Amino acid sequence: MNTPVIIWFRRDLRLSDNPALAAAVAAGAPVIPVYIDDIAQSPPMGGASRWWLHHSLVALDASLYGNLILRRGEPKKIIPEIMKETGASALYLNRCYDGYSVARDTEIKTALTDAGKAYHSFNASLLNEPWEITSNSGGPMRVFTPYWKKARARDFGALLSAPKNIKFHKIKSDDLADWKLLPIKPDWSGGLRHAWQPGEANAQKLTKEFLQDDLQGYADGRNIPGRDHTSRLSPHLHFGEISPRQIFHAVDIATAQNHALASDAENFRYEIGWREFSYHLLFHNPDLATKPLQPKFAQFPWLQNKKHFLAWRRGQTGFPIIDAGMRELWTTGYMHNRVRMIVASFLIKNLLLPWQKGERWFWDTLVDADHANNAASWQWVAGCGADAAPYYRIFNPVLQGEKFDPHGEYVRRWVPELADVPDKFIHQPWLLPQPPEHYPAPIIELKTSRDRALRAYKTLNPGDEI
DNA sequence: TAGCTCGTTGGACAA
DNA sequence: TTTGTCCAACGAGCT
Repeated sequence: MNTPVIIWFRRDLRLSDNPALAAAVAAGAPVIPVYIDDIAQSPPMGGASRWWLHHSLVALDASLYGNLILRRGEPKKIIPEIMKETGASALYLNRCYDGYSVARDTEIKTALTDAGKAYHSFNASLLNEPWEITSNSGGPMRVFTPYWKKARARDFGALLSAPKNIKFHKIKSDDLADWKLLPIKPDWSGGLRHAWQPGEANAQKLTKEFLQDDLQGYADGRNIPGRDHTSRLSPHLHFGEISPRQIFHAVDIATAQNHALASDAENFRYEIGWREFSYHLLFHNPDLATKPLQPKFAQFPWLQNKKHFLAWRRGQTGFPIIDAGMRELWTTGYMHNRVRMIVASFLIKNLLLPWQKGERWFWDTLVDADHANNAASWQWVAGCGADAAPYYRIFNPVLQGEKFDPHGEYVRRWVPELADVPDKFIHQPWLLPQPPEHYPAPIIELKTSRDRALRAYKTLNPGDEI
């Protein structure tokens, strides 16, 4: 059998622990590695993600010795075209779990099967398939803790090493530069270049460094945005430059060598667990990014306020921790997790703007923009998601700042106008006798906006007095 | 089955 | 300054 086979890369831009690639190579036929810029992808990839994708594809192509084939268009047309062109007999791929991708892949599977071609799909992105974890009655789960208890107890299996001596079948490829994934006019990617090094090798290196230097003390350190104590693996995980199984194995090795790390390690695994849970929710609720899981939220009295929304996006709200976070996002394509919750709570509860607007902004600006994580997390903060976070849980940006950034390290880094403000006023500079000239006054009053949010949330429960 | 327990990340206020 | 208590929906998940 010498007809080639196609391996279609999507969210699995790596060679190691890649089941579809391993199976394709094991089939013994020449391999055609393909990446398709899917012009019908919905929602389309955001700007920061496109920047990352460009560099990740460069890295993948290099590790394939320049044999990665790039095509742009609709996969349901391109895959059959390549099969016709090359006589390829089979398609290998790793699964995606968002609504658009599931529908697209199902259509392709049916078409190929009807045409007598083979379709082989695998799991490369998750510890568990979203349908493998069910409640005792067999349905999807909607509360994290029992979900993770079940998911965590399963055996994730051994890792696959990167295939060696791959035989390639070479065909014509697009030029990556023609895809224009990188911003040119203006080139806003300087901060991204400074902050990130996409690619499988860098994902491995970052994991190693994190486990060596930052796993100890992670449980507390991860909440301090001024300190570099998070793994920063999220974009690598999103693009599949590393698998959660690889991360789990690496963590297991680190804790076996040093038992003192056990509790920090479990805390870190927990975060991977949230990613798994988000995929579980998205798979069972394809509209997760737009439609509140709790139907009563369709009635919620959201406001419209273009000025507020603009101030939030630009980091000009007058609340230092919010502005620091939004500027970190704009500059680096990333925001510290603790700060993500604070800025989201502020948009939703203090400004009363619809959570979907924040979700879309994050989608566009994050290098780790992930359909499942992003949608599930915004719904969680809004309180319309799967779990029952009490509506009266409203983050106070001043108190959060004082608690998690007591010396304003994080604020000073991202809001230079406040660099010289003493610690005591760093989270409420408006109390200074002479507030900094070039920093805006607060766009909203905290107490009144909090009360307004409580009243708005109470309208969802008609039994309660307002 | 019906009842019980529990829920990632907090804030306001009183003592 | 710190610590404790209240807030108190409601539905998932378990027994």
